Amino acid sequence: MTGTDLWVDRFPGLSRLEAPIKQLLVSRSTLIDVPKGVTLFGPGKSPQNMLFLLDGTVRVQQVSDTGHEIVLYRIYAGQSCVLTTACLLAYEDYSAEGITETPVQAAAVPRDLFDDLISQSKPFRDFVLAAFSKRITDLFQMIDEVAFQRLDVRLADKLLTLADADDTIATTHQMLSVELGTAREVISRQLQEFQRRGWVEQSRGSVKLLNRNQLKKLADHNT
Amino acid sequence: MTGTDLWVDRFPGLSRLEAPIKQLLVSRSTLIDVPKGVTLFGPGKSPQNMLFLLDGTVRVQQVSDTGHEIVLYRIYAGQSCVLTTACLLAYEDYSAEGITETPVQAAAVPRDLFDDLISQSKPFRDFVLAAFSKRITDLFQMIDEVAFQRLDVRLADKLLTLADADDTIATTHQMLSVELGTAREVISRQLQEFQRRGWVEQSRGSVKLLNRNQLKKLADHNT
DNA sequence: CATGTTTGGTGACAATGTCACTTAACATCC
DNA sequence: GGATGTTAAGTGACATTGTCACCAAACATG
Repeated sequence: MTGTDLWVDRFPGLSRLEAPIKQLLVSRSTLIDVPKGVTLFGPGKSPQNMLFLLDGTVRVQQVSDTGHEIVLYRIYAGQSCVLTTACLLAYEDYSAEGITETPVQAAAVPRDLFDDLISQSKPFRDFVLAAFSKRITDLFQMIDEVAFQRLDVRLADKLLTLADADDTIATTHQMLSVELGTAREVISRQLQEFQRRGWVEQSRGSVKLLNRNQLKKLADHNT
Repeated sequence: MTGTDLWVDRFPGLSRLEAPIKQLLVSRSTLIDVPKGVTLFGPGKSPQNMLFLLDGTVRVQQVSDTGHEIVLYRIYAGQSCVLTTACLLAYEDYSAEGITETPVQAAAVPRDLFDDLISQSKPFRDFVLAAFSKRITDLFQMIDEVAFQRLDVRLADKLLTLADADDTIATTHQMLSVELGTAREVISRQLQEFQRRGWVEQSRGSVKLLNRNQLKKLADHNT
């Protein structure tokens, strides 16, 4: 990577970084490539570095002691992972785990560099605090949905979010139930109802959206 | 407040602050007193300062667009409010509101002082980031409970948390339902069941715990 | 093709949420 | 005191969601 192609420039949130800080960040951080399906961090597996995601997505999910699972959020390219930041500083042990959903490229920022950057650069501080802030707001929103939103509404919303350009989702009912923190049978029943209405078409391991408009109407109903 | 009685010394998390930083924090922040029941911040009411709670408690709750409410967490003496921090930096607009549950004394730290402190003092940075971290962990835990924990277990746990030294809670079924993000009728039914078992005694506007052990057994069952 | 595994379907039932009320307790005013 | 209004709590019917114990279909592998 040359001086004219800095990875930091792919981060909208880091655009305001002072030039020397950018250089520092790029020169002292390490680029890593991680295959799909790798657990980046989790209970008993603290990350050694703060991660900036350059490419791919990371799914963060919680495994309950009851055996249930729920997806908390995803980290996309251009975002940093606040959990790695927090773990890095050894503040807490998390019950959540981060798993690569695609092959991932990331910049690993070691702890001492993080300390330097945050003390020297106000834009960097703002970036980090904004990331924490955003996470907390999103979690508020999620609590609201889990507690008060009807499941058909949440499922319609999730289907729209997960669908690709072909309106297709490669997933199982089991995986969808983890997305929403519910049971597989519940997803099966809801999808059957959606299918009965002609909104989706199911086949083993995939769901195809046939009527985005109706799904969107339902998803927006109480948003 | 004199130099030998600094409010910062009441904050365990700020004990490592360098002496000059402590002085700076104390001299440039303002002590404020707020009566009980005041909305410190909320939708359309951004706080002007970062708050350090010296005395009292603040309840942070979310009002859903469906009209439902749920208590997200409380801020106790010795803690800072990460939401005021976030609001202060104007990162986000929150749907949550913070309400004083008792008369509250707090130290208000203006934005420019916050900037100075966080750039100059590593212990201060650690304090702020630890506060954000802790919040996120707690919210993870809360999502887990709302999504997967049985209501009787959650109610038993909440009753134990809210009870004073006399095992009494001055609250209504309505208020308890907001604590857990459920409906009043559901609380009424559960409390009736607890009463039938001889675990609690109800009267208008208050609940008295008669058998902490049994409640604790239920609350711990799946924790 | 035989076999085992993964995925999805089903019915019965329990737990929780919603709605439309009723009843009881308390506060206030005369 | 008693009449009145307000808040708190109780109730039954029903809808939604979660749980359990299965079964059946689709797929993978030898």
